[in-house]
Amino acid sequence: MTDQSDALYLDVVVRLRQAIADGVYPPGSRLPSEHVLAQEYGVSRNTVRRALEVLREDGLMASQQGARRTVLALPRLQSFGELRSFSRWARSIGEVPSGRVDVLERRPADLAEAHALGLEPGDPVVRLVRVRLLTGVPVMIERTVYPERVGALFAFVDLERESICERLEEHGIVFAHAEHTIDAVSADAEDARLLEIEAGTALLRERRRSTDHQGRPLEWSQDRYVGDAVAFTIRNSVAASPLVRDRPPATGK
Amino acid sequence: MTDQSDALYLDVVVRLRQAIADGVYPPGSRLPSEHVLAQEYGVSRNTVRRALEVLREDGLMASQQGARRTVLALPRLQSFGELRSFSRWARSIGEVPSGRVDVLERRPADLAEAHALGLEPGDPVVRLVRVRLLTGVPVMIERTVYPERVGALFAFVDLERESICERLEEHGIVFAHAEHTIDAVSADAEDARLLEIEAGTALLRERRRSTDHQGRPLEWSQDRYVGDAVAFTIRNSVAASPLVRDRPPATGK
DNA sequence: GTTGGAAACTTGTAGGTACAGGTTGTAGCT
DNA sequence: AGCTACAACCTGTACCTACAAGTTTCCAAC
Repeated sequence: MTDQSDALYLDVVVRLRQAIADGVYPPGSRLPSEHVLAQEYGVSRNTVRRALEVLREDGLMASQQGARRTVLALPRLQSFGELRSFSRWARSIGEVPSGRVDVLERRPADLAEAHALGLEPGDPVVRLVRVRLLTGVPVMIERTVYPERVGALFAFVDLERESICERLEEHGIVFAHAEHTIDAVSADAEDARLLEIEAGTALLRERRRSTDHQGRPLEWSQDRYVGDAVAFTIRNSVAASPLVRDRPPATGK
Repeated sequence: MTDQSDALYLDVVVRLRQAIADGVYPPGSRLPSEHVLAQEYGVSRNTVRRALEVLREDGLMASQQGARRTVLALPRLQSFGELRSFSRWARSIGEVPSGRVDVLERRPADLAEAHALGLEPGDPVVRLVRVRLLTGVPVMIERTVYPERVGALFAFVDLERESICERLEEHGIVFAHAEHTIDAVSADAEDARLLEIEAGTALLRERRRSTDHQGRPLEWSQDRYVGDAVAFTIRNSVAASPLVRDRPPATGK
């Protein structure tokens, strides 16, 4: 009944998340104390704390010194995987993902691209422009630049149907970190053509730099979503706050 | 030279962050091992790990079992405080914040408001519409609904000049958690009038539900930012991912 | 009934130990 | 030179103890 993961605290995470989803600890209620949970699951208080830390990062839990923890929300079943991969996300909401390649070229990096990918200007990069569709309806334009060592592997990927990042993982390329910048722009003529909408429509722009475990850049992407097709959600708290309000960087193309 | 915080690991966080900012450990380099850092700072390995965990949550650090930690990025100096409070954020980037109250009324909650604030329809709420300005230029419309116990305290706040959330903290109301949903919309006629822009311009919409430590709703807000005035930035990783891509909720006004 | 304060409880911090499992570098062999 | 195998090293997990600091509960005094 417990899961197959080797880490004990992940077991506890799964079981607690399930208990919350099952209504054992509804939102607004208070969890039993760490001491009690430790006894209940047969682990040490440290291990329970480690598990609760994960739930707190997910925004399910509030904690306050001296008082028992409060359940804030019901768990959602998404992961970094779904964030990284349009395909994975699409499938998780029951839609059929696909892609239409508009541009795929190998060319020397310009200044901005070189800077974003940690290369020298002129180094070869692979540029890919794809329109992404949910069950046939265009919802996003993806304009991405990859360093050559990544782009070279595209020979093995069916770009119209497969998930790049899922396939690259099989070749040892792991998208481990990402920095996202989100703002709003109006659709220009090309956006309008590709997304089959009117020019001037509000689009959600996500600029993203992804790296591997060592921080080596793997992609630099500028995605534009149709406004009413997607939204991004973040939970945060005083204790841990990854979301930042910024002046818009002057990287805009 | 160390800071005034009582928690030892926060001391280590501050000193490590400073060391990274000073170029002692530049991005891409590897940190000394936990053991070495522990000796260096005169604390236990546990305490160092606690500190490194904070830096990892900030996206400054990558870690991989067996290998030393990699520095990913230079630290930025923002906090949840700056995210919660427009005023605090504005001051942190050297601008002068102000506000122009458009609507301030006490009225019964409608269905959506009651649901968002955990009240019964008809319960009294306080609605506030403000235009927020940076050094005199309108950049945001804030449409917020507060439960009465919070709105009642507005008598003590100068809404045109002061930060609500800073003042409320003095009365024991702490904005501890928030859930943000971000998407793009076009400016309608009222948006255009208040922000002094053309109708149809792309706006960044942030819908936010803030709660206190116990998860009791404190505000429900729908903010609209001028597209080129702000952007939101998030860093995430396989290990910890607070950002979620969503279908847009059907809460839209 | 209300209020004040002490006691019990709960989370946060700091330290320790031990071992598992991954990575890195070295030394020696082919 | 290149490859392999091993040793050293490093992070991740799990357990333990002790105390600090905050909250809740409850009882006694007013």
